[in-house]
Amino acid sequence: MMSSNVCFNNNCKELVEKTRKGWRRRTGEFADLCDRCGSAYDDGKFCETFHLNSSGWRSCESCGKQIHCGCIVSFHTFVLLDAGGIECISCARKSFILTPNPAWPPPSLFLPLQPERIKDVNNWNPIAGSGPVPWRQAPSLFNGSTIQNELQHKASFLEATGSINMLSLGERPSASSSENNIKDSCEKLMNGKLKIGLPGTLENGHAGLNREEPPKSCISGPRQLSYANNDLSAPSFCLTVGSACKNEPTDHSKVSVSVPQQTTLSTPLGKQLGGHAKVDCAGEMQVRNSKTRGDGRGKHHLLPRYWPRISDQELQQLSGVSNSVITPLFEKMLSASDAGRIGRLVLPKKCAEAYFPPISNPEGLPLKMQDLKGKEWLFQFRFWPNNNSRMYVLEGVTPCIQSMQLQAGDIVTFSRIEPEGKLVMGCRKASTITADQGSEACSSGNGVAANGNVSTKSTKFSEEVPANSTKKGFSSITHVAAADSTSARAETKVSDDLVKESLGNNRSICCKRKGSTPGSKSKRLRIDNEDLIELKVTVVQAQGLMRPPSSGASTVIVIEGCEIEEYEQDAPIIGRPTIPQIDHLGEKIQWVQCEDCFKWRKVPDSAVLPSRWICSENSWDPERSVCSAVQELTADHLRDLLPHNNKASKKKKTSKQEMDLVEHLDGLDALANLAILEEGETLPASSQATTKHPRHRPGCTCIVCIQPPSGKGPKHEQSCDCIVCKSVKRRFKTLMLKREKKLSEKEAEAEVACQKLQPPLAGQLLDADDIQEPIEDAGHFSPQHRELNNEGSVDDPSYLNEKKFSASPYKGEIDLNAKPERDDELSPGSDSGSMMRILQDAAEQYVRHCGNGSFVGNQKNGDGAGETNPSNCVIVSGSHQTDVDHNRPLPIGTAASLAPNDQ
DNA sequence: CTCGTGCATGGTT
DNA sequence: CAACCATGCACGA
Repeated sequence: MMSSNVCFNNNCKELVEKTRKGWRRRTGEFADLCDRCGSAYDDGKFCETFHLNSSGWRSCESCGKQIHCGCIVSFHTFVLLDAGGIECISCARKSFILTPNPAWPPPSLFLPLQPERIKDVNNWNPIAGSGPVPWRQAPSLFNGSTIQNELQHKASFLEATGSINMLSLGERPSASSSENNIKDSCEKLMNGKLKIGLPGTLENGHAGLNREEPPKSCISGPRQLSYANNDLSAPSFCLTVGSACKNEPTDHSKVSVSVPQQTTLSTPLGKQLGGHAKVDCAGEMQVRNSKTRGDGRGKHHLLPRYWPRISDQELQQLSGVSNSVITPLFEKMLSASDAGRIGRLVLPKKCAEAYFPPISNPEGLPLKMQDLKGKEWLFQFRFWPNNNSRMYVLEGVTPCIQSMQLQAGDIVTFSRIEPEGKLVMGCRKASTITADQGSEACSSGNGVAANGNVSTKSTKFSEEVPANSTKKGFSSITHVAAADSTSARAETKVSDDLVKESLGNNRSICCKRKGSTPGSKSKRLRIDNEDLIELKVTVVQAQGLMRPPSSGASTVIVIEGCEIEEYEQDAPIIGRPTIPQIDHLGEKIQWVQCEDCFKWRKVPDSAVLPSRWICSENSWDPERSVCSAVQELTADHLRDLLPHNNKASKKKKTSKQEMDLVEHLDGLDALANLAILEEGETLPASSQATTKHPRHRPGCTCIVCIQPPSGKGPKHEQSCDCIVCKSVKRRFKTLMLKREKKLSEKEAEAEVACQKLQPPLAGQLLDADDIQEPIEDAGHFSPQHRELNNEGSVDDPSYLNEKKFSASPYKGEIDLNAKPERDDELSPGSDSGSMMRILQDAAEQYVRHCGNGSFVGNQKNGDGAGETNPSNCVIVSGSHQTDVDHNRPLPIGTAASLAPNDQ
């Protein structure tokens, strides 16, 4: 531009009328050359012609050919070797090292050779699989404009720092150009806390570690130079830990990070995945090659949680292994599945695609990986088709994970050893994350080598999870993440925080992970049995203090088997804990302890007491409205009633309570039994039940898992007002509400289905899958139906069992495989409908007893009833089927509406 | 009956 | 809303 009429070649400056296009400048424009220069450029002899006396000439490591590595013109003609040195593009092709110089702009952008280059890259893909891992993505595929900006940023940056490896190499401003979004990436990196060293990178102008190092060190690892490129989303960066750097001090400073590299989806990857168009964060289009573009995965930024946060110590360790440049690729917190016995480690898709060899066959290919000890492991890197996408997994990792003593929640890191291109797997124990600000944790973690350390830490871990871990070794640490609904989010949040944090300490991440669930995304709360129990107890206790507000309605949600009452309208009243009992007259009462004198007073069951209650408030028994009054309860009696602090006692107490209340099994009974989870006695059972239900883990106390076998467990009388029963009632209300809602929504459809299916249904007892069930169910709630049921089954405990569980091998036992949350997925063989049926029947019966339909109406919404599936709710119970006559006639809509009203 | 495999599901992001 | 991915789970060995 500036010299449209002057040859861009400084050594020429010839005035020309018509210029020829030369290399692409950082501005995006092409250098205008005179004929002579243009020809030289086209012939690939520009540097030989004009830069012979310039610095930057190097020899191809393979053929010895002299290549000018010092200017943009020849940028595309060589490749930086992982081990150092360069190789001319021809040799590089032969050796399949086609990865473009990462640090440099894609040659394609600068030279006419682009096509070739691109071709190479493309070709590389197939090869990549078997060859070196293509982890260094080809230079960015950005278009000129972007590049230019990038370049400029970079250039300036680099120049400022003056220490970046690239610079050291030479003079290639262009190098900077290749990095796109550096800024962006830097930010990310920084955020991601690549404190390690982010070479200071671009953002702050510090070359980070590199700065301190002699330029040559930088040079030692060509790889280092490579940073940049594509989407910076991936915070990978090259650390020069090798010879040059390795001897340096251990802290971050010592590790030289060449540059954060983004891995992105290099061509190969992109291609293979087919995916998304790639526009990197900067919005730059990758122009590199059609394939890449085609695939384009536009958002390829690796999620922050996968950003490698390797400490220098870790790096050192790694470097120690190979004595070379280490490029952290990514890391991943082991999920329960990953650490499980299955031996499959799910790889983040983008990471897999970006750093592992491209694979087109689901079979994948064997991938060698080395641990910090230098031990080699062979995994199968493969993928499964999944939702039009792929799920990448590393199979056969169990031995390795075990050797590293990793468990769910721990982090495995993947790095690459530059010279060899070997993949290295390191690790960090979750338990160390917190404490170790230092790198010890990491080191130990990384260190597989540091088994000792690891074990120590892991020990702690295992202490927490004795049982599980013992057997499974790396079982899914159910305990780890305890109830963290937070953990999952915590993670996310942490990430953000981390991002904000400066790079100081990688460990920060540790904090985040600590106690987090395995799997940053863990959606399911995992909790150890004991913890679960504790938590549950705590919750139960807390709930025991709650009394419904005047508005009454509460929504019960179940979390990990623990029912949590939600009061949406009015805050619940926190009442004083009491001990319910049925007195000799058969009346329900509750015992409450005076806060002043500690004597126990009897109050009506309906009494809602304030958290602080004293004898003077005993308006029900004037005689005992003073502390001086004698306690009615005898010591023995009290002993029996008193809840104990320990779980066992609690169970005892509760069960006793329950037993005291037992009368006969009726509808409420069924409901109550379903909700028995709150009773300690069921806790033990939960484990057992869990074993039958894959979806529930040991310790799961959800209503499904805790359901005791028929005939077992405490029974509740219809009028029982114990906490359990109340919960059940509330749940039932919610259930009804949801059901009603659901029914309404499907009314039309249901009706049609109903008519179609009715005939067959009559003969079927239980078919959870049957579409008609909803209808039936609806009918179930018709007044008549209820009547009928009432007589037929209310008083007959066996009714529920025999009819409702007819499909189950265990009477009264709920199929743990049931998926209450799923409407249409109940499998024919599944007993999933059982619980619903039980609930329904019980509810029905209960309703009859209660004789009021208000509760349904009270439920503001059914969403709160977490565990029950609306649709499932609709499922007709076997009993109903017998009453088909009554039910069937009712249109769903009617039925639905009737249900609530009826009650 | 257990285990491994491959795919499906659905919660999260 | 779609992609991701942790986990479920059917099926075969």
